[in-house]
Amino acid sequence: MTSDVAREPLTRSTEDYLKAIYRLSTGGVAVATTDLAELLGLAPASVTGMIKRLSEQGLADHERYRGVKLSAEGRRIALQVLRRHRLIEAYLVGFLGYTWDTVHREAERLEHAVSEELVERMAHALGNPRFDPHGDPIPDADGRIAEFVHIPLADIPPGEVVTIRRADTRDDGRLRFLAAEGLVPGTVVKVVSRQPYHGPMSLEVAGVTRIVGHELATILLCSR
Amino acid sequence: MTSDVAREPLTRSTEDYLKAIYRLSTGGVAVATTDLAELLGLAPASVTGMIKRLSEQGLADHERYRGVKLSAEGRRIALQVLRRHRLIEAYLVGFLGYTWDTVHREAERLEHAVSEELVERMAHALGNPRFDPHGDPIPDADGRIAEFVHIPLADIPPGEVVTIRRADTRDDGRLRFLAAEGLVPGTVVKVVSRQPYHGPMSLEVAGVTRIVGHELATILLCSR
DNA sequence: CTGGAAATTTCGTGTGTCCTAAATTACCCC
DNA sequence: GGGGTAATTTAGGACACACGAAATTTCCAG
Repeated sequence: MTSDVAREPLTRSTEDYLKAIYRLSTGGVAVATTDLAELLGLAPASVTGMIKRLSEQGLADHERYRGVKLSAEGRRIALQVLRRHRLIEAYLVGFLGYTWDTVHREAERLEHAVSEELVERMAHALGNPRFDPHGDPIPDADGRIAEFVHIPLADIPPGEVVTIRRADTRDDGRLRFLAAEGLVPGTVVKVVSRQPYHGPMSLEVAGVTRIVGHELATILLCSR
Repeated sequence: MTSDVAREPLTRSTEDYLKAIYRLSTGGVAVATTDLAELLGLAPASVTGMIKRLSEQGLADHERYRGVKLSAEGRRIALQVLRRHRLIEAYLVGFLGYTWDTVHREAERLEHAVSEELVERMAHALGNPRFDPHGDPIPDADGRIAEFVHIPLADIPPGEVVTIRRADTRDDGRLRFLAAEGLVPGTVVKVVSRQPYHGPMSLEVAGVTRIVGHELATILLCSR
């Protein structure tokens, strides 16, 4: 069960910061103020101030000039927000005709407004999905999240056959393009050839040959 | 069409104030600070301050010591928020298993977060309903709202047959009770008898006799 | 038409979040 | 290992919104 301590409601900003810190702290590394500022679109000075407040609330640990990490509690909340976000995306695509390139913005607004109950109702309506439309894993109600080691398509040598698992971008244009090329999670592709120096690669997708540039091939994460 | 002027986003509070002023200003009458404060659960002093800001933004007209009215623009926004709120309620009841006594709180949170697009998608999924689960009319996308003159059930003389149109409360307990008694919008009831001095009234509902107290009979609005 | 209660506004404050400019610290290179 | 650059924090300020206490205005009752 998720913790049931009566907590005063967190602000929208607080949730955004925690989510952002979670995103940037791969492998328990401390997150740099500047990176956070850039991701959130804020001035570094503002981030410093907010981080101080998060630390005082026990949601993060801040070492001056050294970066922030989430506390256990902060992490719990970040995962809860992530769960909301991804379930909202899945619901909007599944039931309201959104496409994977348009859901992100909407989910970003809603994730701070939906109640726990609504989230669980959406999850139920979807059959408790484990992945969102981009292939990102959805944390369960207790904050457990599946961690996968996926390989960028760009790193797959010719001859191999892999399955696309995630599209690691929220950019509408790129997502639309990928969908149009049929390169979505679940698709099986065979790498035919690969040019050096960040050149394009040639794929076989559902019997059709497709050429993909290096940038997009980096964004597409696969498993064998 | 709704106005398409690029406007900077309004705050949650602003929307709440406009909605509250709209609700209290029946017949174009100026709304009293105190009433607004009570409805919003705020101190009167806070309301005065906010009203000043609304006036400066051109969303309301404030005459010192005399109350507020909405400007045309303010009313447009209030109706837009109302549309969002009521469509959200209808959607949650129609598609996510909410009941009419539980939707209000959820809609209250969501109405400030949903995009125009999501609202219209929900409306479409519902078949562009004209009423929410409580029987309140939903403004259309252009801000037009149907105005009905409904009569409180309590004012219907014995012998008459009327149709329940709205339940004018958001209180969960009362709503649950009414639903359990089968007294929901659309139900046809015959007034059998009525006691004086705010006493109970006796009804015939779907062949069954039911007694309803004066308070609930005031809340239920009907048409003949 | 006046006294006083009720309604309303003003005033001074606090919190949360943001900003820019200036000061400080970390770090890396020669 | 000293200096410069990049990263970070501090300082000072702004805005939106809330509060309580005190001042002001309205308005009714007699």
